[in-house]
Amino acid sequence: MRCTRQKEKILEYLQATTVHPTAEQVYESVRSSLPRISRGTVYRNLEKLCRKGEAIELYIGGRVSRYDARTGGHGHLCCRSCGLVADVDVPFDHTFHQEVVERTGFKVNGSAVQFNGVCPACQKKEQKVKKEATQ
Amino acid sequence: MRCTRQKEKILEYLQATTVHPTAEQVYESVRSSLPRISRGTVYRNLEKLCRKGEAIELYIGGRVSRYDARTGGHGHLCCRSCGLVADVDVPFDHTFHQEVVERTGFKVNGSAVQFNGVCPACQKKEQKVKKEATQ
DNA sequence: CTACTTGCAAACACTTTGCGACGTG
DNA sequence: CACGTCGCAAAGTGTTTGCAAGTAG
Repeated sequence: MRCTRQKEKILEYLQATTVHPTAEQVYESVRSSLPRISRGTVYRNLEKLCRKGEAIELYIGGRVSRYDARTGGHGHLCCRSCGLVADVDVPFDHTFHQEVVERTGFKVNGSAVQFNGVCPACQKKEQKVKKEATQ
Repeated sequence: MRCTRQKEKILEYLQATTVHPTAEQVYESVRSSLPRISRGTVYRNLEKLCRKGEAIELYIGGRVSRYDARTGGHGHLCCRSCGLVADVDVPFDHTFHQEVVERTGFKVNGSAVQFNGVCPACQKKEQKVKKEATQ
């Protein structure tokens, strides 16, 4: 894999942030130092970084993928209302990977524990319009 | 929630299948008994069923959401190459929800353990073009 | 030098939404 | 018979891709 300025900046940003950015957020952020970078380049490089294991793609909370350079064993709490993603420690043994590999033949690159729910702030908002939740 | 023919058929299909269908697959399938149903209706009803807890939306393997009427505690293995989703039993204690609720204030609707990897069939295919994986 | 990578713009794929008609409770 | 739901089509949103020009090794 060739080392370009674009790729460096993207990884640098991913490693520095804790917000589980979307591709769009990565694009906006990297653009401050590389104004002419394009979305295509961001998407292409994110994919390459994930294939190399330098980042992971999180499929949480719907349409948008999020990226994280910390591949350690923590779970993600996702608010289905505002899209907020918070980290949470979970008592999940990630060495369980090996057992899954033996049982299924899959090559396992990573695992993730995800909680879908509603964050405290959005719970308050929903109480005001709770009619919708029971319709 | 009003009970319409469309909604009934969608839930019926979800409960009968084990393939974690995408919205498109639900649409194609329900269309055999309700030929004039539209995608909009499928999407709207899937959302309502999820809000009522009669189905869950799985965010696995990328762009497309998948749906499952079995909300029990099992994990999902997803092939990043062909999109196959397989079930796998996991030693994850789902009563851990309560602890998360207390610690974070989130209202937790469900949790899921996901494994991202490559299925046996795609591993064979990739060996033939493995140059790409190391570029 | 050569082949991978970039920026751009157009194409794609999936999902959501506005509207008038329909049908359930 | 009122109001939620439907079918349709158009619009949105996020992502991928073809191409010519640029650049790392």
